[in-house]
Amino acid sequence: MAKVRLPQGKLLEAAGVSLEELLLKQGLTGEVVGALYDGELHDIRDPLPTDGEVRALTLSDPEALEILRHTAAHVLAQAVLRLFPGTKLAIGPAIADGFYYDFEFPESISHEDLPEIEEEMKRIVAADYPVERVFLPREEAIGLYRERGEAYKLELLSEIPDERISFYKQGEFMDLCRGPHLPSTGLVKHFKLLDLAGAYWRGDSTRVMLTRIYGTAFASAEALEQHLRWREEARRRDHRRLGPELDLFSIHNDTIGAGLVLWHPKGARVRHEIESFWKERHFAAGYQLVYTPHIGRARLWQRSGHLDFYREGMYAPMDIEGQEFFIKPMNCPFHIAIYKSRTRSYRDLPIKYAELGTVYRYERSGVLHGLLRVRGFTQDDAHIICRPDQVEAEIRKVLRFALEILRAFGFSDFSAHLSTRPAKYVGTPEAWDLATAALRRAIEAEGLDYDVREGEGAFYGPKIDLDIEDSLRRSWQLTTIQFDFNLPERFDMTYIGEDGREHRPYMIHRALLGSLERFFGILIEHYGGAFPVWLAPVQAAVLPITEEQIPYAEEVAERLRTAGLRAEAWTRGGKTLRYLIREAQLQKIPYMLVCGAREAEAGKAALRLRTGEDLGALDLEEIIARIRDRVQRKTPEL
RNA sequence: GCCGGCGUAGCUCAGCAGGCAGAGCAGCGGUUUCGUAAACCGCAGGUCGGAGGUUCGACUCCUCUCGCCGGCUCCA
Repeated sequence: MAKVRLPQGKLLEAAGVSLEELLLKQGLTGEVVGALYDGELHDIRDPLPTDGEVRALTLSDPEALEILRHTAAHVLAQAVLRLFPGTKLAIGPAIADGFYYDFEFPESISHEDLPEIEEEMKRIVAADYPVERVFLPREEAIGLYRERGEAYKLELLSEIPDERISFYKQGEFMDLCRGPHLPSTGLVKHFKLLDLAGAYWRGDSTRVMLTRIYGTAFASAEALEQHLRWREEARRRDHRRLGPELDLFSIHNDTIGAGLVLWHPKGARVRHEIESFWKERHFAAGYQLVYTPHIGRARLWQRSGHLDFYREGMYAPMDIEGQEFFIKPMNCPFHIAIYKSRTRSYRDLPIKYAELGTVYRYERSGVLHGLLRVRGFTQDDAHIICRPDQVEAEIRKVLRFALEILRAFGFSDFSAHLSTRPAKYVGTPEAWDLATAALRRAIEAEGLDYDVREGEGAFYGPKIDLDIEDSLRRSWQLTTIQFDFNLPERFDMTYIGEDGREHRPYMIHRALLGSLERFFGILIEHYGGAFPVWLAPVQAAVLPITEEQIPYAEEVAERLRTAGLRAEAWTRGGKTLRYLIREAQLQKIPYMLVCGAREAEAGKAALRLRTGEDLGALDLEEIIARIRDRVQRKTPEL
């Protein structure tokens, strides 16, 4: 007997029926849209399990969103078939925050067609068609799709082993589908079509390009509104918009090259602060800073294996006095060369080389995206070289270190992924096991949520990836901690052990921020361009009310700069205070020091915060102490 | 790379039935000397992304090309 928990908490016992039948028998209808058991979503028309606990879901359960969106995708497909007869259907799943359906249209459509499709969808919702589940024998299903010329559906069918094929039907529309679905189309009340994009059939660039329509659906109008507001906020915070607006960076495809970033003075100042903090923390954590060249001979990349395994990510060689050189896609071979420059003792380990190393990798033009996907970038790279008995402690340290650094930048929600040994790998299973266990224990010691990606590790070693969640609740993968059993072999890295013999060290690659370019892009969006005081390129703007106060404003700015703060006196003259304040607000400068005749007289400044708060006239020492305090604590407070 | 959309002044955008290319902001010059998110007047600024075609005439229509944006992982 299965125990069925209803939305109001009531428990029912059931056997041999579906949830739908059970509810009908009880005279309970309408509200329940799906079931959750064995950790999976199920259709209310599915037979219930023979035992265990079943949760009946209503639209107000977050788990039911996936069902709602899947049905919304069907409504979309139904509307499209009505408006564009002859359209072929591909797939239409629910995704992270919405749904899509891939179509092959007889003629291409554009954004302008979306409202019309949306209108038709509304009619389908208003008609409130019951959604029925139908099973067809395999042959009949194939016959049906042959007749309609639905090549994509036929291909999908050919991969389904079952003899009874599951279909869902609503009104005149019927689609091959595993489900689950809502009981009727009338429940899809709050949806919106969002985007139109090309998408390869099955994500394979050698196959045809279909037209994908994206949409989203929610259980309530408020939730839909909220989601649309978030999209709008994300658009407003787009680093590609804020970058030029705040004069942080620029990218010039036509003159300089795609995916190559120019850091303007203000962006460079933010980067400098990030780098200074990074270096200081790394020294404190026992890392040694190194610098290595941008190019190296072909034989180096031959030995490292990059030319065999990574060539498509590398730029063409250059000829220097008859020898081939490659621009570096990674820093590791250079760090290894430093390690190998002398004989290492077990007493020397662990050795941790850190470098803000600029690398260049080929990315297809279409995937380049602002600072987030570029061709030239600076990794915050380090290699930890240690003995087997140090692995555990070093992994713990590096994970804890990563979290400490990320927290300083205002990130507090983390999740981890542990990727384990794939089918093809180098190194011994024992080494993999030791490394994987160390990674797992480190994650658990930090109390992080994590999932295990079985077999997803690189061929050369297992790894931990850390995702952070930003202020718009989007997640980004930043930190990666990877074992490497390949390069120490290839370069024959050794140390002399207590026994006087050569041993192979363990090597761990790690990047905490990933790349400075990408991290900067994420930071810009996370803060919406309003950096915390310690990172703000300009911390204080000193604003004279009339030209009379220009000398005083300059003096005030100078005082702040002498105190180690980043202050500018805005002394161009002829501008009203209102104008200057608006400028400073748009530049998202944390502090505005207003200097009028009264302040100049008293040796003070009126402090206005970026939040709009006016703190009135304060002594300069008080202002300096306040700003320094915020810088020192790296707090977002002003 | 591929599909769809978009390229007009440094930025944001208007314009077109095919008939002299426009506005605001920014810049420059001047006037104003101002108390918490845009003072006022003036000046300058353009191969309408590029090339070709149709036409008496193209920013406008057609073809090609370059660039940008959305997407190409989510699996009936």
